[in-house]
Amino acid sequence: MSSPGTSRPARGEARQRLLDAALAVIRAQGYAATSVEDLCAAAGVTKGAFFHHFRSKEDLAVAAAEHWSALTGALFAAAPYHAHEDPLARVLGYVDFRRDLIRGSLAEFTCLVGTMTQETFATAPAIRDACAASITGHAGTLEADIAEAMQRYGVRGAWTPRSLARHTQAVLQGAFILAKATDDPDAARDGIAHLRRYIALLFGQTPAEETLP
Amino acid sequence: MSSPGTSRPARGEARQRLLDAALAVIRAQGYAATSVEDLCAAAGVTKGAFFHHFRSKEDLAVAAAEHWSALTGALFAAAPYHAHEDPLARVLGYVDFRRDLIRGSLAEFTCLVGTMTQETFATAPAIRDACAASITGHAGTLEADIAEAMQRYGVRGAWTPRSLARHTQAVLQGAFILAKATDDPDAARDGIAHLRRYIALLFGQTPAEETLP
DNA sequence: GACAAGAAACCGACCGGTCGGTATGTCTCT
DNA sequence: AGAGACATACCGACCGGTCGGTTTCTTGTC
Repeated sequence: MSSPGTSRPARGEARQRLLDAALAVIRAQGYAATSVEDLCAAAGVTKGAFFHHFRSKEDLAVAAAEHWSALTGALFAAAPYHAHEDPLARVLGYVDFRRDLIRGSLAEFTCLVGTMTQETFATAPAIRDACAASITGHAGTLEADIAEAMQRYGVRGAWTPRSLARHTQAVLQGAFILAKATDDPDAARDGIAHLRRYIALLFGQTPAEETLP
Repeated sequence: MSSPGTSRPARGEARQRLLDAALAVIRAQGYAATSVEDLCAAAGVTKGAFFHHFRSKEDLAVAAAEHWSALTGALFAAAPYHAHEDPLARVLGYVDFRRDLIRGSLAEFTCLVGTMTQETFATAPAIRDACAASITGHAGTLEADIAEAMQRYGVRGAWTPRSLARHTQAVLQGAFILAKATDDPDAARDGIAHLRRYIALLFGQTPAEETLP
């Protein structure tokens, strides 16, 4: 009973709690609309703790983007799609994995760094760069599989593994915006279905759903 | 010399100037980070004028989204791609037109309502709905051409004209986010190139760039 | 293992400035 | 004269950030 859950957190947890709170609150409200006190209240810590661990609100945003990268990096590194022998199956498995991650509320499954990018790209370069590193770094985990699939399937075109990898992230980000605008997670699933179809077509596959009887 | 440009605007212009300023400032800074006084300064009007024409900051955001819809609606209605006889050429012409609109700074060619959606989807339903109407309304202008192209080219699949039309908007929105994150308009062009390739593949075309010698 | 001493973690009152919004007055046009 | 279109002064709430202080952990010494 040394760590009583929602009441006062144990010593040493404040930084972690603030970062976790930042993911949830900023995804729901946006960066600019989230006050330092909002974060403190959500984390159950005081303002003193906040500015002990972070020099400024902007500093926290950068740390939150890095925290996001670490969390999502671990999630995808442990995902089952890596087990496929066929590199194209790994790429399509990634897309399916992203589709299956769409659960719960919009703020729960959408992307922190995509949200923060829109708000800070012109005004807070440090945050923007941290967001860019998160997105491109994650895209980078797809490049090797795409390159290998291109080789195995003898595909070449006016696009590179890097370009396609980054495009997957663009489609996901855009799908999230549509879902937010229409307040409907299915809009995100639709976008991901189109992405999957595109990749299958690029590699000469006919999507299973479209084989006619 | 009754309307001396940057100095005091003529009477009757305040509302229009505020809406135009909102497009520029909110696209650059985001909605929450833009204060009413920022808007007034950019428009060259006083706070009194602002609250004479708009009941609240949120009210202005809704009006700005509608203003955005009207402006972009006129721009696309007058665009040359409608002249093609082939409906697929009209659809691909739309995509090319979007590509050619990428000029100038990021804030100049990216989408107001995509930005505002991210910030307000969970906190300001009125703004979100105005943004959704702008996006889905614009997507709607593509549906008829897509449907006609499907018929002419005998294409059927597990997707509808509406789904593909909305997907084009999602890809564009996502491409803008990538461009903002990497501070590089070419990231947006890359995303649009992938979108064009996807549509071509859906309709059984081999993109010109990929025909091998 | 007792204990002093420093460092790190945390607390919460407080500050100057900014925010969205209001109240009221003035100008202009009909 | 009346109404719409502003302009100006102002308000209370809130914001990011500071600061002096307290508690808790760690470390060195004997």
